[in-house]
Amino acid sequence: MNKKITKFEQEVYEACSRIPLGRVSTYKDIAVYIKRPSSARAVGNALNRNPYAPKVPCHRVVRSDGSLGGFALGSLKKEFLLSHEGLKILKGKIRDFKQSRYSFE
DNA sequence: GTGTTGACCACAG
DNA sequence: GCTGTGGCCAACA
Repeated sequence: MNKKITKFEQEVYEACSRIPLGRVSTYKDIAVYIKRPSSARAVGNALNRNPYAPKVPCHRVVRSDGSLGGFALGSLKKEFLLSHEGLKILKGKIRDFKQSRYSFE
């Protein structure tokens, strides 16, 4: 049952699950949170594999410029889910992204 | 051990 | 505003 993954992935998933509903975070913010400030790409990689698929709200993670970035289940799904959590999507980007963005403590 | 790939980021033009 | 380029890190062949 226990999937053998690296600590890096564990940190990524934990960070995702910390994002409250109605908020979003960025790959960069997660990277910083897990002490890998320059590995935003690796963060995206971990989510793409997503061994914790429905367990973690990975759709709340977007790119640094507020665009949705990618999504294993389809970018449309991501946009739909975010819209349903009270966020506004405008032309494939988060509206008021700066305000909706959540920072880990 | 080496090279490629990827849900990225920042900068230059 | 968009496109191209270099760089970063981890997983995979």
